[in-house]
Amino acid sequence: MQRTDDTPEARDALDGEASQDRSHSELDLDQFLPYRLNRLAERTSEAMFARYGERFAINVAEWRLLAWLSRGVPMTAREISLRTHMDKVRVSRAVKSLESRELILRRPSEQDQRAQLLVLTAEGEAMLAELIPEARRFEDELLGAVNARQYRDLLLTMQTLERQLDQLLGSD
Amino acid sequence: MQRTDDTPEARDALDGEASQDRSHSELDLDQFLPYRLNRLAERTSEAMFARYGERFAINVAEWRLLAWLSRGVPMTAREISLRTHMDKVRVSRAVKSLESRELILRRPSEQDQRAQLLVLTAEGEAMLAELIPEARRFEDELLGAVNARQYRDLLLTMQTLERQLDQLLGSD
DNA sequence: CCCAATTAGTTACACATGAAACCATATAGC
DNA sequence: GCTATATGGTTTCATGTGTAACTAATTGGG
Repeated sequence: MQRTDDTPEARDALDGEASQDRSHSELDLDQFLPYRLNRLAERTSEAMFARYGERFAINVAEWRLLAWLSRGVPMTAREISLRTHMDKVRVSRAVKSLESRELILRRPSEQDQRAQLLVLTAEGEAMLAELIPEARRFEDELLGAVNARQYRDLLLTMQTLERQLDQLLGSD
Repeated sequence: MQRTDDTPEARDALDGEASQDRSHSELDLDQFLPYRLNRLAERTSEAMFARYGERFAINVAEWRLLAWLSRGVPMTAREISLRTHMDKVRVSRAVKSLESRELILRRPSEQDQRAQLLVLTAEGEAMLAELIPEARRFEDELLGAVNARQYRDLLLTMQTLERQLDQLLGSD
């Protein structure tokens, strides 16, 4: 089941004689990286929020925002948007929701009257103090079947791919 | 910039003296796998559909369905749902949309009057004959910065992670 | 200085998606 | 066989998201 020769180069050769003409109009999704990345990512989020989403009642955008603020550095919505690659609308809505639940608050920026610095409230910090260990626990469980070298290589390759995306998206 | 020692074990030690008490309530999202996976996956889809989404006017669910059908084997919605881990509602809607555009058609199943076998129309096949090479080209560009060994390791690690998710989700 | 072009953030609209309830058919236990 | 339960698929409703248009504040060129 675990084929080891499924490199891009080897892929076309896989099906042997059966698919020589169809190979251009036929695609094995299981070998197609964008699909595999999305399926894995979707399922990972799903598993994580199946556990903690209900208990803490936050969505992915809100979680990301909180996590960035957990570092203790006040940030504007724009900065969050840049660092997470989330659309500014998505960030705006997460801010609104988290503020209404008093997990964060906005302070007007001194330098720019349009911008607002976002910081955690004590409540927000308390919630993160519960949530972050759970998140780490989940990550550890997920990584249970992966050794240190594989993990390092995974992160490195993912970083390489993101840089490549910068290129592809940048040069539109 | 490219740190090599960011394994789960090493991570806590990274920030040195600065964060010894906060480390439990502070999270570096850039080192958090579920976040990294989602960011990479989102950006990959975004890049791909920025190019081809408009031209072919299909969304991710429809693309997955078409790709599965490209193999020439008639499948039911349920089978698509199982193989892609897409919700059956999502599949149902993709079917509806693709059928209305005459890219696929449904044939009643002989064995089960409830089920319908999905197959590509000639039009659907024609579209895939354009779309699939484009998709492959995109994948090749994305993988341009990754060598064969890294690619193989990436797929293997991703497979391992999905198996782990089966475990985690299965044993709820 | 002042006005044009930018920029931080929000709102309105359209679309994608999942949960729950639903319909029609199939199947298992009697 | 007949009924209870399960299953394939659809519809309804609530939520999340991006695009485009918007407001308010900022900046840069004259």
